[in-house]
Amino acid sequence: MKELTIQQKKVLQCIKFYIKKTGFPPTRADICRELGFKSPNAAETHLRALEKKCYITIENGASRGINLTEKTAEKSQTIPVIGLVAAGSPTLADENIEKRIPYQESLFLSDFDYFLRVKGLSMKDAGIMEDDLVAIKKTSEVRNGDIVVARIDDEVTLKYFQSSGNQIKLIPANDDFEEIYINKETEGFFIEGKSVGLIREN
Amino acid sequence: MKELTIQQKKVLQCIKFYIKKTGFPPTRADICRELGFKSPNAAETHLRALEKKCYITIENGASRGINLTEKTAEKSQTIPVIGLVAAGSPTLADENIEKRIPYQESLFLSDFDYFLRVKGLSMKDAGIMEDDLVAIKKTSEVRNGDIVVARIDDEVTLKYFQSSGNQIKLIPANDDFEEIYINKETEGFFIEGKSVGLIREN
DNA sequence: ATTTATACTGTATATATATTCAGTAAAATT
DNA sequence: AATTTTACTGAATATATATACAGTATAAAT
Repeated sequence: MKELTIQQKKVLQCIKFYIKKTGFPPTRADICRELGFKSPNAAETHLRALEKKCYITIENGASRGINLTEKTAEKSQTIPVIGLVAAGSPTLADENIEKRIPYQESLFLSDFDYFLRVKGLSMKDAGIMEDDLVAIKKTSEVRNGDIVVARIDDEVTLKYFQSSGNQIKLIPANDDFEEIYINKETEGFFIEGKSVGLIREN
Repeated sequence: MKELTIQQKKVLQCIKFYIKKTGFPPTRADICRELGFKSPNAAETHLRALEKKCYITIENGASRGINLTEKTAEKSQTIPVIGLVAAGSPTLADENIEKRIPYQESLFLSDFDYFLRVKGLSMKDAGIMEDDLVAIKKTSEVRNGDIVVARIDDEVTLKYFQSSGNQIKLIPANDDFEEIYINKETEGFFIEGKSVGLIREN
């Protein structure tokens, strides 16, 4: 899929926003109004560019005949699934994304940024099993009892969070695993986010 | 929400179908073509009736200015959540529906019919906790090892399924609970469906 | 060095589209 | 029994809209 220019991205965003707001696509004039163009032909040429690059299709002759292509509609409504590898931080870089899952608001009570694919059984007693997808909200503001994604250097784990003063305890939900004690200020220690939900695909 | 007539339902379905197919709403003429009307006024009056009954909104003057109202768009893309009450079968009747959850295909590997809100911890060791939502596919074709929704008279439970001959074992995933033995032919015994996924809202 | 793509303004226009008006007729409601 | 709602046909029309044409100018690709 060919890359878009900055202006083309703006136009595409404008179309998505307009559809979300009104339920139907914009006219050339609507796009001009939203983006400050003074000629409908400005919108027209951008639309034809987006069509050529396969981000939209245009039904000729039809009013508001703009249709977001599958790929376009998909990317704006999907959440990446990232593998929880023992070593290495879960980043949203393309090479870490296992797949994408359709998403709507209100799937969980809080919004979230990505799914983490769970490896191992260290949180078994919290009902988190191997291969479950844990919905993670990126934040460092966590409370005692939260299930958090913690990173120590290159090691990433999912554990219960418990802090008192500068001392932090990372507690597994499985007797076969050990608690981890660490100082808040330790170099290379980060709280990446916290769990706000879970999906099991069976 | 006021009830629709048969014709009005047809028109609403036609609008939904058209949007799904093309990405934008139909014109009056489009609706006539789809439903065989010979006058655009037939579509117009139906649209105004749908608007009056709050199934759609119409932006006056705009072409294709039809917008499905929240309730309308919602119902066609949501899955009911049903409470797993100890007594009583989980039916899809309105009074049993706790709420509705947005849905897309491919959320799980298999399609499913409703969510069951789990009460109790009888499936704890399978990672199914209190208040989890288990995605249920309505079927009586289940295999050994499947997690099934079984009904014995008015009692509904979620258990592992194990059969040999006419003998069926319903096995909890928690040592504090007892296995249930039952004969396939027992009056009042049914397999309502099986689990194909799980959502935890935290 | 030449062509192509990007990024617009400005004008014009055929037609796609919403919408009104005039009817007819049956069914449902009051 | 009278009124409203439903369910259309058929014709007319103002306007909303896509789209072509004529320019200008800069950046990128061949």
